[in-house]
Parts: sequence; structure tokens; C-alpha cells
Amino acid sequence: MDMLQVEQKWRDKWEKDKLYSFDKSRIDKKYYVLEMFSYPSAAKLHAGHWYNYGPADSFAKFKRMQGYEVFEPMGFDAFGLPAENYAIKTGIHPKDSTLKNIETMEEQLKKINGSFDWDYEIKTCTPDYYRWTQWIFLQLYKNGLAYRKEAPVNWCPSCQTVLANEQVLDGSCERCKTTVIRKNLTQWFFKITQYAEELLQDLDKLDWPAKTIAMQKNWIGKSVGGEVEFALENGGNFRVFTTRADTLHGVSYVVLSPEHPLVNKLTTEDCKKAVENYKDMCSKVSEIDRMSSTREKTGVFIGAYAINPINNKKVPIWIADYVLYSYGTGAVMGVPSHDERDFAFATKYNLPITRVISNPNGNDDLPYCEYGVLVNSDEDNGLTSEQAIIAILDRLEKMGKGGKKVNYRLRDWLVSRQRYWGCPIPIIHCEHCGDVPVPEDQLPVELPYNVNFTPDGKSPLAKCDEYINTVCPVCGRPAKRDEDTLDTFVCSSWYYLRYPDSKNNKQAFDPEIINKMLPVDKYIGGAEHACMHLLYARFFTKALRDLGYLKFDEPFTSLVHQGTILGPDGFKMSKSRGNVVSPDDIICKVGSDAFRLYLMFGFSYIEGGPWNENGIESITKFMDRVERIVKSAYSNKAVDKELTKQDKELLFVLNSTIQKVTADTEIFSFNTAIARIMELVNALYKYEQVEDKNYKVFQDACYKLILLLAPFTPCFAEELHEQIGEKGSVLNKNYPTAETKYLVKDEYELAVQINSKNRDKIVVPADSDNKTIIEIAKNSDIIKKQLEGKTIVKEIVIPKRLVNLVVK
RNA sequence: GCCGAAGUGGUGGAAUGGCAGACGCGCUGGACUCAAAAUCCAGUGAGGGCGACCUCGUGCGGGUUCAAGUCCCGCCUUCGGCACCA
Repeated sequence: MDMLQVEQKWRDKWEKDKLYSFDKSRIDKKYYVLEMFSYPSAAKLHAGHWYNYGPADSFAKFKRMQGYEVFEPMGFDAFGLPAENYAIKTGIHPKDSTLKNIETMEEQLKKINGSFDWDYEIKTCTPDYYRWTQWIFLQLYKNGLAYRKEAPVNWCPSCQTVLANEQVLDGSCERCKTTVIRKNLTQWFFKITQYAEELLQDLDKLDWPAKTIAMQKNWIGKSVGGEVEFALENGGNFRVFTTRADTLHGVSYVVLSPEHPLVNKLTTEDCKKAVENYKDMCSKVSEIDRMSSTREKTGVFIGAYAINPINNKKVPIWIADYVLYSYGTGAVMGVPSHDERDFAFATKYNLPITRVISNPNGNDDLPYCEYGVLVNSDEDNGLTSEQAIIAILDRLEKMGKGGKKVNYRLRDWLVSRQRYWGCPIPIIHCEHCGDVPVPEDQLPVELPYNVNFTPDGKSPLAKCDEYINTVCPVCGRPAKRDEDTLDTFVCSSWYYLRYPDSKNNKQAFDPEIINKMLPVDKYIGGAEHACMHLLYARFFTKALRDLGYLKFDEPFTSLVHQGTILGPDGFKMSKSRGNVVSPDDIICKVGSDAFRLYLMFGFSYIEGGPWNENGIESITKFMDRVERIVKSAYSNKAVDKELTKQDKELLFVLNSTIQKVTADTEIFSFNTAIARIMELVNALYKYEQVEDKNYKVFQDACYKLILLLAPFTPCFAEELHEQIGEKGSVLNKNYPTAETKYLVKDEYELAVQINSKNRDKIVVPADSDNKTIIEIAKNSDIIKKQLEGKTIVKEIVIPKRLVNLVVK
């Protein structure tokens, strides 16, 4: 079969017939299959895109044939840094390059022969989309979920710009290799932390890969403990967070993070110079370096003291950069005897180390970081750690000096970017009125085209006078627009909500429609988004629910990550390695169906693996085999006949194939599903050699074979479907279901084991009881011989599988 | 350091505690052919035996079980993620 021609033929026909058009009248049967949309890169569609979209689309087609009204939209995550960097290098405007890349990719995507309904296409960089991104920003802002504050960011002193974490490699700017420093800038944040607990709890409701759930749990990082208030000599106080209140009696110092606001107030005159030097040193260390646990702990004494509320002991106050201002209270208590970091710190600076928890094993080594029994702890002596944590925090609470507290590692999401190619932030800064939201009827705030985005330390939009200068919507006086753009992850946090109502120019989406179409039933994409996109999207869904727009709690009920296809050398495909396999070259040779089928058969879908050249030929061979057997089956007239043994055997294989393929496809185990189909084809070839064939059975099996193949090789199946004289699209036919009457066997083959070693095989009638089976087993010649002179001590029968005789 | 996943023939990869290696690639042999290609059929974990068969075999070491790739304990290696979170 000339697949290239066949594929073109059906692609055209399907487009003409609008085969993949979503039928809104069948919304009650909807099945929303979503593949993560892609970034329109100049590098075109690569094997990774194909591996995501091809098999996922087969799943969508499978659902369609099962009678669901499948909604499978496609679009582009079109804002972002690569286009801007490309523009800086080449001078080609990001908008122009992006739109051009989208055009190319649309053409390539069509060659996948996916069930995409292009009427619902989204491009996040177009005003009709980002207008609503801005609208959502304003809803979050108006409800206290978006706020502005000063925060440390990665700053490249040479490029004079802020860098995203991903642009910092080993503490240096990826472009100029200059050491990145931290700098405080006023930035927009989304209050994702407000949802920390729900984001954590609801993970249990999701049909998601366990790995991804674990990653999100870690990322949210719930930590149950308490706060302890330390008084200052001058009358003030501050709090520390701890999970080990049981060790409170062993505090020998406290540490504030260098950025803690109390540091300047408390530092004594004679310590000022050392403290200033230390803070200066810290600011030069990147956040990434600072967060490394292998770094030696450093710090300085600030000259002041704090009072331990439980025993009124006076302890020195230090600052150290291992204490993070952004976690907990930005201050910790130092208990060197029971914490490794504190132990290292105290040893280095000669601070006292007092044991307050005894080791039940009697071992005296310090630090001892497990739970135990309290010692040297006054009235708390003898309590276990578990008891003491509760007792001490209760007591502190009664004293008004602390109590139970839960902390999360999750931080609020910093969404400002000092970049051009992104969604403008719809806020106006007015000297008189403060931060003023752009009135909703004035959205979108359009991204201006003529902007100088060469990096020079200022946000590109700040240099565009006609953009930045505006009037305050409240007082009418001159004011300035926010000069930053939004992180592109903001755009992708709600696109799945826009798809089903993508042409709506009055609302971001019609809640009426969205609440019927969502949540997404099956979401397919890379695992690299576990703690970014997938978390942000969950947050948006919950926030929009609480604002009254959505009636569901989670956006993606079920999630699947595809693996990664590596180059033939086993390394990740990359231009620099020269190991990139081009999908275009392959589909030009063997066609899109064969390429898709190879991707689905050659790898375990969730694992991926290295590309293998010769595998693809075996797939075209298989397709040829299918074509030949189908032709053979339809070469004779089908007549009703009584079923022979061989007919029944074929029917058994056919129906068990249907059963297994259905079950495997459901769980994305495509390689085994296709293996089962190959087995069916092998059985058909065996049947072809039967003298007295029943062409009715033969043809029925081949017809169902075509249906089974349709989701995996849509054009190929469609062509065969037409060739055997069927009307309409194969994709509109019902997916076959197994007829259980053909799955009943008259007899079974069982293995016979002696002492768990295979010794023989027997065939027994299907209705034999265990006793009969054992008799048959014992009567086999081989077994008889093996049993000579031995005593049977146990007889085990596993129906339909084996008999095991345990002998002495 | 912590969390997660994985380790099976020459190879990609299969196996609700129940016949390890499905299916495919490769290889070997046969049929067809003057020959080749294509196709079809058969074989293909290792070792031993003329043979029916026997022994060993799922990273390593133990264990539970009639039975372990699968469950438990202790390791090794690889990959992914997090990493001074108090």
C-alpha cells in the first residue's frame, strides 16, 4: 500500500467531512483528552512531540470508538524567553518568528493525523487569549491572591537583568557566565501558599503517577511543629519555628537569617562591622549556592542576647546564612546536641553543647537526632520526645509565648518577569492612588510591537513611552503601567479552561459550558512539569472555584507522563550531539501511521528509551502482513457453516485479543496491546493454512482486526475498511467487544510440577475438579516414573495453570 | 543526605505470588527461486547429553512460601526529583 498517498487521501477526506468536529449536543458523553500544548520553537516538531501526541491521540480515538464524544484540542504556549533570545540574536521580532513557527508546526501536527478539533485552537500570545489571562490576574488581585512585595531575585550584573532560575547555571549567567547575585526588587506574587493544605490533601483524590504525587508532596513540604517566642533584653521579642520543641531546654544560641529586620536593631556597636561584612558577603552568594547543604556553615555574633521562655536562660543571638528568611519565621533555635547543622555550627564557634535527649540504646554520641527521653530538662525530665513536644507547646501557648504551628516549604509564586515577550500586567501605578487595576472593559492591555528589548537593566516595556505612560483610571492624572510581564506559566495555568469556549469574546469562558466539559479526563504530557505547571494549574482551578467560576476542585482527573525518546546513542536528543532523529524524514519514507505504531510498539510508553533504526522496518512489514491477510480473507465468499475446532480456536484468539487490547489501551500499555494484535495476525496466518476455512469467521476476524488497529494506524485502517467494502469512517464504528461465549474453552493445558519443577504437561477437560486433575497428572507416564519410590506429602492445583506435587 | 523509579537473553521489551523471556528485532535452518530480494514455515537464555531429558538462570546476600522477577530484611548500581526547610 502506498501509505503516503493513502494518508493524504484520508487526511483530506476527514478535513472535508469535519470528522473530528466536537458535537456539543453530545456533551453528556464528553471525554476531554488533553495533551500538554507545545512551545512554538523554530526547531519544529521533534520526536518528543510525536511521542506525546501520537499515542495520546490513539487513546483519544480508542475512546471515540467506544462511544465517547472526544474533545481533543490543540494550541500553542506561545509567549516565552526562547523567542525573545532568538530576536536579540537575529533581530527577528518575537511575534513574527512565533507566528511563523506556529504555522509550520500546525502543518506538521496535521501530519500526525490526530483528532484535533482546530476550531478550538489557542495561541497564548494573541490578545484574544491574553486579555483573559489579564482578567484572571485582576480577579486574583481583587481577591487578595495577587500582591506585590520586595523579593530577592537572581541578577546578572553584566547583562543588567533578572534571570529566571533556569537561566542560572552553577551560579552563573547562562549567557555571559558572570556570577549571578541576589538583588531585591518589587515583584508580583500569587498567593499559592494559601492553598498549600488543600493542594496537599487533594493529591489523594487524583489518578496521577505516584511519582508526581510524591514530588508535589515534597514540594509543598508540610512540616508540623511549633513556634517559640524568645524575649529580648530590651523588651522586644521574636519567634522561631521548630519541629523539636522537646529539645527546647538544650538551646545554646539562636540564629536569625541575615535579612531578618531585627538584625540592624539588635546589633551592638562593637559587632556592627563584622555583621555588615557578613551581610555583604551573603548578598554576593547566589540563592542557589546558599541553599547548598554541603557548604560550610558560617555566621557572626551580633552582640545581643535572647531569653529562652522555658528556663529563662540567656542565649547569644547570631546571624548565619543557613537560616532562610523565607521559611518559617526566618529565625531558628540552636540545639547542637540534637541537630547536625547546629552541632557543626556550635563546634566551629565554640558554643555550649548540652544533651537534653537520651538515646534509648545507651549510646552517648552527639549529635543525637532521633526521639528519646528528656534529661537535663528540669520539670520535663523523663518525658518521651513525643510527650514533651505536646507538653511544652501547650505550656508555651498558655504563657502566650508560642504554640503549635504548621509550616510549608511551598513559597508564593513570583510571576513578574523583566521581559518583553509575555503577557502585560494589567496594573497602573499612580502616585496618588497607588496600584490601580486596569478597568476590565479596557482589557486587553496590548503588548506594543515596537519595543527595544535588548537587555540593559531595565524592563523592555519601561523604555516604551507610549506604552508605559498612561492616565490613572481613578484620578485621571498621569500614571505609569506596570513595566513587567507575566511568567509564561501563568498563561498555561488556565488554557485547559479556555479550550472548550475558546472563541468567547465576552468572558474568559462560560462557566455553564466549562463546568460540563471539565475536568480534563485524561491529561498527557512530560513529567518535567510536576512541580511547576501541574501545581500552578491546580492552584488556578481552586482559586477560580473559590471566586465562584468553577464547580470542580481539580483540573486533571487522570494524568499520564510519557517517557523520553533518546537518540540512538542513548543520550537525550540534541543538536549539539547530532543524535536527533527527525520525524519528518521518517514519515516521508514510511508514513505517519507506521511511525506512530513504531513509537507505540517499540517502547514502554511511560519509560521511553533510545531510538532504534531497524525497528521501524519491522512495523511496515507487519502492516504489509495485515494487508495480505485481509485480502486473503476477502478473496472468497462468506457462507454460514458449522464451526470446526480450528474456527473455534481462531474465535478464541480473536476474542481474547479484543479483551486484552481493550484493557491494555485503557492503561496506556500500548506496546503490549500491539503485541496482542500481532498475535492475532499470527493466528490468522495459521488459520489461512487450514484446508476447510470458514470465510465468515475469517472475514469477521479480519474486520475486527481492522477496528482494533484503527486507533493506532488510522489511515491504514480506514483504507482497508474501505477496501473490504465498508461504508463510513472506521473511526465512527464501534470498538469491538469480546464475545464471552468464545472465551470458554473445552479443555486446558496444565503444567505438572514435582517439588515445583516442571516435569510434564497434561490436558484436562475444563470442568474437571481438582481430584480428577490430580488423578490425570499422576497417571502421566513421566510423572509415574518420577514418583517411583517417593511419597506425596502435598498436592496443589491452581486451576487453568498448574499442578504441583510435593514429594519426599 | 532525603524522596521516587528501575536493574530480566545478543537486543527493544513481556509476565493478578503459579510453566520466566509474550510480542518484535537479530541470528540459524528449511520452502519458493537458475540465483537473489520479498514472502512463508521452523528453531533460537546458558551449560551438559546421541537421545527421551537433566542442571543452572531475572543486580548481590539472606529470608518467607508447595511455589519468588514479583513479598520481607540487608546491600550494590543506574536514572529522575528535592536538597542547610529548623
